[in-house]
Amino acid sequence: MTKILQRNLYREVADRIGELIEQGELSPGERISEKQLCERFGVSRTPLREALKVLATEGLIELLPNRGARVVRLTMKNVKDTYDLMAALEGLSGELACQHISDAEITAIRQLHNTMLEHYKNRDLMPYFQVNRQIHEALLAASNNDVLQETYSNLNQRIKRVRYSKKMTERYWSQAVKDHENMMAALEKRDGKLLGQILRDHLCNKIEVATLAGVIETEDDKHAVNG
Amino acid sequence: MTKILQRNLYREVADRIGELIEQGELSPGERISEKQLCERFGVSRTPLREALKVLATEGLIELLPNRGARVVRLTMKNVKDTYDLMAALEGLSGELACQHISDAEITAIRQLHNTMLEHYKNRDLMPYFQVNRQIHEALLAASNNDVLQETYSNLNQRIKRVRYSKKMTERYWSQAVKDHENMMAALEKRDGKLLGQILRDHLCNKIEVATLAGVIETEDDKHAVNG
DNA sequence: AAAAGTAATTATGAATTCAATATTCAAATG
DNA sequence: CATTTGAATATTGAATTCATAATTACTTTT
Repeated sequence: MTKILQRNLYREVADRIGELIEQGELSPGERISEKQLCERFGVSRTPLREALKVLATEGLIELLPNRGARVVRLTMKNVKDTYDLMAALEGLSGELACQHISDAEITAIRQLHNTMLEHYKNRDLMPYFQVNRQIHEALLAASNNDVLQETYSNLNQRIKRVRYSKKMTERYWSQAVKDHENMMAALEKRDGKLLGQILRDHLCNKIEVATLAGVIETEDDKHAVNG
Repeated sequence: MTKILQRNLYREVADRIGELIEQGELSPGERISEKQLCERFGVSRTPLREALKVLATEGLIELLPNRGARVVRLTMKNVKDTYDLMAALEGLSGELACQHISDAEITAIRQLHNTMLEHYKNRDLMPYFQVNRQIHEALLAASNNDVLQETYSNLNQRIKRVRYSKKMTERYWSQAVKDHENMMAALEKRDGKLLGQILRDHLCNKIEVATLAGVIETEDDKHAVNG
């Protein structure tokens, strides 16, 4: 029995606006015009405003009473806080995954891991990131904790637009790969405590934060408005 | 019943509905009548429906397209998943707190801790819970991570209505107190790794889950509806 | 010309209206 | 008598309308 997927207009609109934010078509700090988006999507203000309220709850935009909505301006601290949190969540996912994961699932992750190593050898950064992400997602899935997955997904949404930066120093990269070697070993031993520890400390997060400095908008940007 | 006539009407309404859920006036699985709530709060359907969408995003209710809203039915698994996640978040809060916390803040927490011990000695369960909660909140505040605090708060909202159960076996309780002794020691040494570990493993969570069996609605409740 | 005050315009907040979908309940069928 | 069908009713989804607050443009004053 396949679940009937709900098609709420407001959900559709919220997703579309989320894409616009992710792709940078709506800039941080930029005021969101209701009328403009209504015309763009061909919907009335009611579902659009509902979408804005949902997006505000999800942390992508902020609503100022009687003064409209704007895209949340990500600060370095905000992004760092989010990464710290996501690292903790990944740690939990590793711990739980070891309790539930099947041999077949481990084999699948091992294969992803090997593929990732290939990309590392060839210094194919984007494919590397791609597979890397798949590994972390596989662990999350294996954690068998829906609330965890949902929470992680929401946090990821918030920072998507600044994630996966193109830069990566050789030193950090090799350390990240070493981390992954240790992760695989812990996973294959089903040592949850250890895997959790590795994932929480996984340098990947700090790397990304470190390379983000140039991507994050600073306070004195053109759209800056004090709240 | 005071009428609502404030700005950010939808937020006000969402909070009020949240209270109704927490207090059990709206039962899990019960269908939420828009008209009824509109009359109760003295608002039109527009802000009420916005509130429902926000509450759905926050995970307190669920929306079925064209079939209205209903209070989320908490399952044992769902609650356990949430507790696991909150334990991980508390672990992170402990780790971060050790990096930022001032001597004065530690002293304040030490005092809360001593008060809690008094309540334990006197077997005053509710005051114990109260102070216990304050300690965990103080650590969260000291973590200096807004995203963490917000996320924790949201998860807590979801399970508030089944938390803080009245039962607590002596054995579990004494273990929880021991955990807290170790926590204080780690905190005063500012040993983040250790404090984090203790908080993640803090028996309190498992205790609560264990005592919840009677509180959680089961599948065959009167309001049960298949999805 | 700059500042301040005021009218005009625009955008937002909320109620109402209209349309689409689900639910109810009685009649019909086997 | 149980089940199904379909009209009547109720509820939800979305657009429109009305009200209110904010912004802009335009005077007026110094």
